[in-house]
Amino acid sequence: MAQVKVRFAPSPTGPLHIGGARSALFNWLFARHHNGTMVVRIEDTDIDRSTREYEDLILDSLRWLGLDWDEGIGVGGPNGPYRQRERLDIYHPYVEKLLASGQAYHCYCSEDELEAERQELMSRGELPRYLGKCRELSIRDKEEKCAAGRKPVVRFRVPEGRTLTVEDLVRGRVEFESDGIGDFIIVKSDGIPTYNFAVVMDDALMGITHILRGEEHLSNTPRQILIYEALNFSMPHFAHISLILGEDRSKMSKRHGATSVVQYREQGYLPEALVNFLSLLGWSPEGEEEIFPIDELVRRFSLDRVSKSPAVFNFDKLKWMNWNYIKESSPDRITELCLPHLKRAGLLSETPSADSMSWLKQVVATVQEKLEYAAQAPDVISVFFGDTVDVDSEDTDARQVLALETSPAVIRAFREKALEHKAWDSETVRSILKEIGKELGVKGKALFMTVRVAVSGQSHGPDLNALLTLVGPETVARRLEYTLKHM
RNA sequence: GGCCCCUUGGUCAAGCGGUCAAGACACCGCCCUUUCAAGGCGGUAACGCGGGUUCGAUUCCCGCAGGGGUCACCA
Repeated sequence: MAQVKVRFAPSPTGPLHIGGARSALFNWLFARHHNGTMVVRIEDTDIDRSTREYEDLILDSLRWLGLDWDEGIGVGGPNGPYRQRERLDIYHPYVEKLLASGQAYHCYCSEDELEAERQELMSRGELPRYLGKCRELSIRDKEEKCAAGRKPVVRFRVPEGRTLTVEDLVRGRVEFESDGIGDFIIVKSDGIPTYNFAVVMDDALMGITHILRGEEHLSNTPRQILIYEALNFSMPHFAHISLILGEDRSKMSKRHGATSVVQYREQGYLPEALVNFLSLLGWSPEGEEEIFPIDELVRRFSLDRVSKSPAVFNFDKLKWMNWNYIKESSPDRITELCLPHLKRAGLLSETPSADSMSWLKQVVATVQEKLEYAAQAPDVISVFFGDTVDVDSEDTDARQVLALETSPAVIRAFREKALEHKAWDSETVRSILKEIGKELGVKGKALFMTVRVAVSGQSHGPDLNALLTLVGPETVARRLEYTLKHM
């Protein structure tokens, strides 16, 4: 394939959304697969809603996901600037050109007039659209309107009777009739171009070869094609990716839960997991494996395996995916990941000592294979903390175990042996357990389960030996004593 | 409502005229087990409907239905 150049062009009106992240990912995978160029540009023509904070947040999320870019915001390049609001001078001559050739014209209609027109059309059962009232205004009319203080917008004159064809790389040929499209605005009354115009200008001027974006843009494409033609720009390839849906099958939005990348980051998901998961939403690799490191995704990615049908975002599968990556990660990394959650839960001080950090790493190492995401850490880890533990009243297995005839003796014996031992490691714990079993003639569940429940208050939890080892003899003894008194 | 897109188990999905219709998540059993999990084995569960085309349709065509998107001085 000839040189490939793609772009991700978010609008900084909110954090990076899951859908946006998936678009960015597909563009990135496509670019990397073909050794092409990835550009990131900011579409900030919506002055009221765009902020620099969101821009930073989005860029940050992109970097966190491991999606880098070769040209654009932050890295520069030959086609800058890369914020649309800084490109107004670049757009201007092209607007003039369209105006001069009559392919665009000034429109002075007010909001109210347009609204009235819409209502009128709708009440007659016709489609609401702009009918071209200002198409043929005379110079005098214009001067009058200007004098009256009206600020015009620039509209694109949509030709009649044309069939606009989008050759879409994932959908095939899609046709639209130009008659269904009213003359649309390309420059707002404040002089700032609209999305449909600016996006074409930028894509053309930046030499974008492939436009991969969400399906919500498909019906905008015929308008954009018109502009490409009017300005004699060469047409890029289009590929519209199906939408990501919420559980109720409507376009994923805030009410569906966590929808922004930062939220997943905060919950303690790993970027590789999110990337892997997202890659499988609307694309499928050949073969049966599903877990791929990112460079393997790059190697395998291809547009012709991109699905046409929308996909429901499946939280369970994401969790499963993340669990896979967590259990394969180093305890150091996962400890780091859990830190903020443990601090917030009050299990750890803001500035933990080196000792408690190294202890914590061992704790994390014993439970990390159970974690689906780091925010679960406090729950899973809390049994390692505290001098006393109450038996979970919901846990009938636990109560039954403590009610065993042999249990008090087992607990007492363990407590004594724990206090006698100076050295304390997993070997010690093992031998103590063995001794008790021998001395009291108790084995299996009656032995191990009893100790577990007495020391943790629950009939399930981390590996018993590791639990006892890490909690330490003094605390174990205190917990056992407490249990003895309260059982 | 007009236009456009989509339709295989609960979800993600393979399939690209002939398959007992893959696989994954979730769910349910059993095994293993010093708990839970993991792991192993097994199970429940799908081609929206109606017409064509064809020796043969999940696959191709046409309707219908359902879902979604879009019709802004938002992107």
